[in-house]
Amino acid sequence: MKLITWNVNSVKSRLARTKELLLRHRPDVLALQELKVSDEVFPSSEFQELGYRTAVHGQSGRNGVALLSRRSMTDVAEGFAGDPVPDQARVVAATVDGIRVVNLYVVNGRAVGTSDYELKLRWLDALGAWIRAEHDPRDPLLIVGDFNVAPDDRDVHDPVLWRGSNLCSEAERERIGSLLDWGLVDLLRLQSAGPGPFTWWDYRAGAFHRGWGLRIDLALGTPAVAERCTEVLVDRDERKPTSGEGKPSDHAPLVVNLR
DNA sequence: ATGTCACTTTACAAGTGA
Repeated sequence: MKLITWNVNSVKSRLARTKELLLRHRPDVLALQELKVSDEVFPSSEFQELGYRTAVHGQSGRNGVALLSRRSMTDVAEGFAGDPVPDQARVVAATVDGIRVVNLYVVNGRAVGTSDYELKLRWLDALGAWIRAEHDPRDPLLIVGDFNVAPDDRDVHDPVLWRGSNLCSEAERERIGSLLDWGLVDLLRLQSAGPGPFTWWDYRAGAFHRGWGLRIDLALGTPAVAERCTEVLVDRDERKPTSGEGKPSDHAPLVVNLR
C-alpha cells in the first residue's frame, strides 16, 4: 500500500497540483490537511474521476481534513472523543486494507506562551489519551498528518535558532515522545538517520530556497505497520514554485510505501 | 527572523492565522 500525507493549504488553491500528485504517484491513500472548505464545497467529483473515494471532514475557511482512497474505506470517523475544540475539523480516520489510518491536523500553537500554544498542548494530551484508550499498539495503526511539531533537533535546519520555539519546544516534543513510548514508530526514521529531510518551509524570507525547513509532517505506525514499511520519502519537488500548476503549498508531501 | 499566502468580512483594503 502506498500512502501520501500532505498539508495542501487550501484544496481549492491546490486542486490542479493535488490531481497532478495523484496521477504522478498513484497512491492508494492520500491524506490531506488544511482543506479550508466545507464538506459541500470539497471537490469530491474531481477526485472520483481519478478513481478515488473520499472521506471528508471539512470546515469553511480553516482546518479541514480528508482521506482519498482507491480502495474501500470502512468505519469512517470524524473527530475524536475528548477533543477540547470539537468544532474544529482536525481528524478523520478510516480502515483501509485492514490498517486503521488516522489523519491529523494538529493545532498550530502560534507562539510559546500564548493561549493558542496552551490549547495545542491540551489538544495533544487529549489526542494521546484517545489513542491509548481506543487503540492497541498490537493492531495495525497508521497515524499521519501535519503534527506541527518537529520531534527532535534532526528535524530542524537550525536547532539553536529554533530551540524552545513553537514547533520545537520541549513540552510539544514530550507529547510526541509519549506517542512513541506507547508503541508508535516514526516511519521516516527507519529510512533516514537525518538531519532532515524537511517537509515544511515558511513562505516568507525565501525560506525554501535557503533550506530553512522543518520536519513537522509525520507518519507514525505501530510495529505491525513498521515491519511492512519499505520506503518513506519527501516529494520535495512539489514545494517548488515551478513544478506544477499554480503556487505550491508551504508543505511538501510525505510518501510512505508498505509491503 | 521573515523577501508569503489564503482566508474572511461586506469588498475594491485590512485583519487573521499559519
